[in-house]
Amino acid sequence: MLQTVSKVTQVLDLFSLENPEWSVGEAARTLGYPKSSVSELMASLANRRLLCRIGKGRYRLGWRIFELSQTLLQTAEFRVEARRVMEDMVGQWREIMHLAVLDGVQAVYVEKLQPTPAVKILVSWAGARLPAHCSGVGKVLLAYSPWENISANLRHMGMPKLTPHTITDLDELERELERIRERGYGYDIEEVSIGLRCVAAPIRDCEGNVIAAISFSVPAFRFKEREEEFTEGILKAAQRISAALPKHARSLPRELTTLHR
Amino acid sequence: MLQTVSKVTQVLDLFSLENPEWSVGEAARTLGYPKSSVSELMASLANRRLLCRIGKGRYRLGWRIFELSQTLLQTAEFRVEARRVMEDMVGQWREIMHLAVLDGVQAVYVEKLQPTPAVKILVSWAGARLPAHCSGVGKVLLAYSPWENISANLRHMGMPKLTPHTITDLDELERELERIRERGYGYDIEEVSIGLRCVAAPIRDCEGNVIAAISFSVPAFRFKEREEEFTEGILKAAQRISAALPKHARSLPRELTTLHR
DNA sequence: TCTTGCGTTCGAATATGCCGAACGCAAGAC
DNA sequence: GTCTTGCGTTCGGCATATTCGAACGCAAGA
Repeated sequence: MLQTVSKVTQVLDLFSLENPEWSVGEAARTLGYPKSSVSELMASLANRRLLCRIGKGRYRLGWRIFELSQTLLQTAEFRVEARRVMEDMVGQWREIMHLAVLDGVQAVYVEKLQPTPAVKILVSWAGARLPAHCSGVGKVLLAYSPWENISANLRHMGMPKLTPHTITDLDELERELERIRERGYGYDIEEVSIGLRCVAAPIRDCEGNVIAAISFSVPAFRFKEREEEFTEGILKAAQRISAALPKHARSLPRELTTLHR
Repeated sequence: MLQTVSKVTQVLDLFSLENPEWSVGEAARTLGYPKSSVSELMASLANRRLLCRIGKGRYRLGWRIFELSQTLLQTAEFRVEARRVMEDMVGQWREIMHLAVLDGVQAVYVEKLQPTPAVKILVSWAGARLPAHCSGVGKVLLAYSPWENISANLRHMGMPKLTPHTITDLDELERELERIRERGYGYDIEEVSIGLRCVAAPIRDCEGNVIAAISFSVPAFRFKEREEEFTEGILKAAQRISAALPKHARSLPRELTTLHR
């Protein structure tokens, strides 16, 4: 593990929705490095446009980040088709939909579509992260990943309890994932947020590997009324997406080793 | 300039739409570094999820890139309002619209909206780059930037001639930018692509600084017929966006120094 | 089975990033 | 106006993390 790479990511990770701007001093204090080092580091990153300098010693994320992410998205073939179908669906069903991929034990939300008059938001923007063990898409993604890896990672990272319904026991999770594999889809019964239920289904590439998952997120009362319809709907959508994938479509397989440090 | 940061960006920059996957060997040969060094570098980046390992020594861009870019986008306040207005406009006018910001002398396309039955594509995806001196949004952005910087950079980078109408003379460009400032908007008369015209207008923050630009891209024949309408339309849209910006809305000012190496 | 080509591991040489101190600058106190 | 304070940047010697050639292990193909 190269130390500088580690420091680069530590700096990049500082920037968030709450703190989109950082000065050299703040960053140095937060990270616990001497400010001279941080100054050089940030200046270098800005020179390469990974950061953007706004006034003396103040920085934001730079546009090169955005470009890189677009390259990433454009080369994730499954996303294009998924989006087309999901747009259809949202227009018709008027419910929020998400598309997510698995990265470690975190579900990365790649798309978030909602009917035009915004209702309520679960994950407020595509690109957010949620522990995979509690959400619908997350559990579906976990269900089709090697259990040894998952369990090792979860043991290491812990399983935060977001609501009373969140699964926090490894054995129980294993059984839940087994159920998901049997049925071919998964529920989230207010495990992320009270009053919000969800049904999720896997998207498969041409070889049958699960590469992503989509979901409906619906207020609990409405979900109960029309559970079967939502389930059928999401399954059909996932199948349409899977079937429409180009022959050579490949997932962007996730690294399964554990993180250093 | 920290060397490792430079190497990190060199590696990240390898990944493109044409070559979304790289092996250690290919990367090492392309960059001219020993493969052992590149191997360690890429392994480190993958460990921090800036890259994603797909099989022995093969890598893609990692999802952390995507997350970082979402943070960037969400904290660029002008984008949210711009998108709302642009969606309106596209629905009504049924023409392609772009939103771009300036990064150095390149226009980075942050949004691209098109009416539902896709017509023709100029910039195929948000996040693309085009030399600023030839496109409508590009010229508008240049018009409101310090000329000393622009001209120095353009001299250094050159001014590619995309069509016979592309401006490739510095003095002529300076006069064109002057015209744009006088009028308050700019045209692209088939300077990027023959048969495609464009009218662009600047978006200003509360202090009057130009922070972005939007444009209509329209087939030449249709543009000629309704030039004035398009111009008025885009101006009004730009003003609506500017006016709707939150009080504290700030651009993400671009670094104006030249790049090392 | 042998060969070839790949990615990874290893260890010693050294160039590189690190950090404390000094500097320059600007804002605010007195 | 001057002094003080706090900031970011610059500098240079030191120590250590990075580098790179060589050796290794592995898998695919001859």
